[in-house]
Amino acid sequence: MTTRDRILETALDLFGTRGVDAVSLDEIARVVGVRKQTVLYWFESKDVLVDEVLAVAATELVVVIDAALRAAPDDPLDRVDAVVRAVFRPAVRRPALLGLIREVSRLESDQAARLRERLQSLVDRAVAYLGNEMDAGRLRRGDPGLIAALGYATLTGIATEPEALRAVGWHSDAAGLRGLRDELRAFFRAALAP
Amino acid sequence: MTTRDRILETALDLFGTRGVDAVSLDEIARVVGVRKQTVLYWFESKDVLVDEVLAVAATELVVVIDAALRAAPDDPLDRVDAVVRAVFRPAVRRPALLGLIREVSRLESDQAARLRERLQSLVDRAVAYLGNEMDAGRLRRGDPGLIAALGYATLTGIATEPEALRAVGWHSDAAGLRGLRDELRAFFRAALAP
DNA sequence: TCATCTCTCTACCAATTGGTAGAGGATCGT
DNA sequence: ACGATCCTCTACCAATTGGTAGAGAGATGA
Repeated sequence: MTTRDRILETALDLFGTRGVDAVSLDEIARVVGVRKQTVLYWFESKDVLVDEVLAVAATELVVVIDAALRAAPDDPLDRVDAVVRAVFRPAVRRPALLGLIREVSRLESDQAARLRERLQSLVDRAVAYLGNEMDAGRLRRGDPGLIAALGYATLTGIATEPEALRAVGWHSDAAGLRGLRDELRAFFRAALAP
Repeated sequence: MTTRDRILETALDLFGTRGVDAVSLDEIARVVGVRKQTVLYWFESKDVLVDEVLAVAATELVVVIDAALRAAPDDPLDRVDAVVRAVFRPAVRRPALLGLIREVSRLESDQAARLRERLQSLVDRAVAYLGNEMDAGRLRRGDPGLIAALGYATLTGIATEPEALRAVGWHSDAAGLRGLRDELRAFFRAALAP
C-alpha cells in the first residue's frame, strides 16, 4: 500500500475514534511511521486530509449499501434488513467509519456540507423508496424522511457507541455481535411493519 | 447566577456542540466574559471542569427522566412514551446535553468511566423494567439490554444530529418539532409493542 | 552522464494550548 | 480601621499545534 493510502486509512481510524480536532498531524504521521511533513506533502493541509478521508468513508458506505440493495429481494422489510446487515458488518468492525461521518456531519463546516452533498443522493433515494412502499401499504405509514433519519440514528448510534452497549452488559464477541445484529433487525422490522 | 455556574453552563454548551477537545479554556472564558485564569480559579484544571460539567448533565438527565416516570401511567408503552417526551424537550432545545454525554461516553477515559457510573443505576433500572414487562407479555420479546441500548441510540442520535434531519428536509420550527416528536413516539411504540 | 521528478527528511515558525505565580480590588466580620 | 477571604486580574511558561522552506536521497528517462 502506498504511503498516501496508509495515511488515509490511519487518519480515518484516528479521526473516527477520537475526533478530528483531537488528532494531530504529528500523531497520524507517528502511527504511519513517517514525519508530519510527509503527511503535508501528500495532503496540502489538515483540512484537505479531512476532506479526502471523508470522501473515502462516504464512498465506502455508498458502495456497501448499493451492493446489498442489488442483491436484496423485493419486499421492503427484507430490503431494510439487507441494508442493516450490510452496514452492520463494517460499522462494528470499524466504528471509525460511521463515527467519523457522524462527528463531522454534526458540525457546521464546509467539510460537513461537502459530506452531506456526497451522501445526499443516497438519502433522497431512501426517502423516496420508503414513501412509495408506504403508499403501497407494505410499510407502516409515517413521514418517510423522519423514518429514514430515525433508522440512520439508530444504526449509527448503536455502531458508534460501544460504551452504551457495555453499560447494558453486552460483550463484543462473536455471539454478542450476532445477537446485536439480530436484535437490530427485529427492532427495525417491528418498527416498520405495516 | 454565579460566575461558577455561568462557566459550567457555557462549558456544557460549547463542549456538547463542538467537542471537549475542540474547545479551549480561553474560549469558554471569552464567552462567559472573564479571563481564562478565572476559569482555572473555579476549576483547578480542564479535566476537573469536564468532570463537573458531566455531573451536571447526568444529574439533569436523571432528574428529568425520574420526574416523567413518576407521573406516567402503568402501561409500559405509555411509560416509554413519557420518557421520550420528557427527554425530547431538553434534548432538542439543548442538543449539547445529550451531545456531550454521547461524545464523552464514546471515548475511553476516566471521565467516561465516571459518567457511566453516574448513569448506571438508571440503565439498570430501565433494563430490569423492560425485562419484567416482556415477561408479563406487555412488550415485544427481546434482549432487554439491547433494546434499551437501541432506544438510547435512536433518541440520542436524533437529538444530537440536526444535520441528519436537515438532509431529509426537516425544519426545526414548532410544527417540525411536534412532527418529529410524534414520529419518534410512534416509532418506539411500533418497535416495542408485543 | 545529466537532469528531472518523486518522495521524505531536518529545521524552523507563529499561534495556541493548559497551566503557574502572584498582585490587587471588593466585601466581609471584628 | 482591620485583616481575611473571595474573586479576578496581568504576566508569564513550556509544550504542542498546523504550516513553511528548502535540502537531499533515489529512481527514471534522454
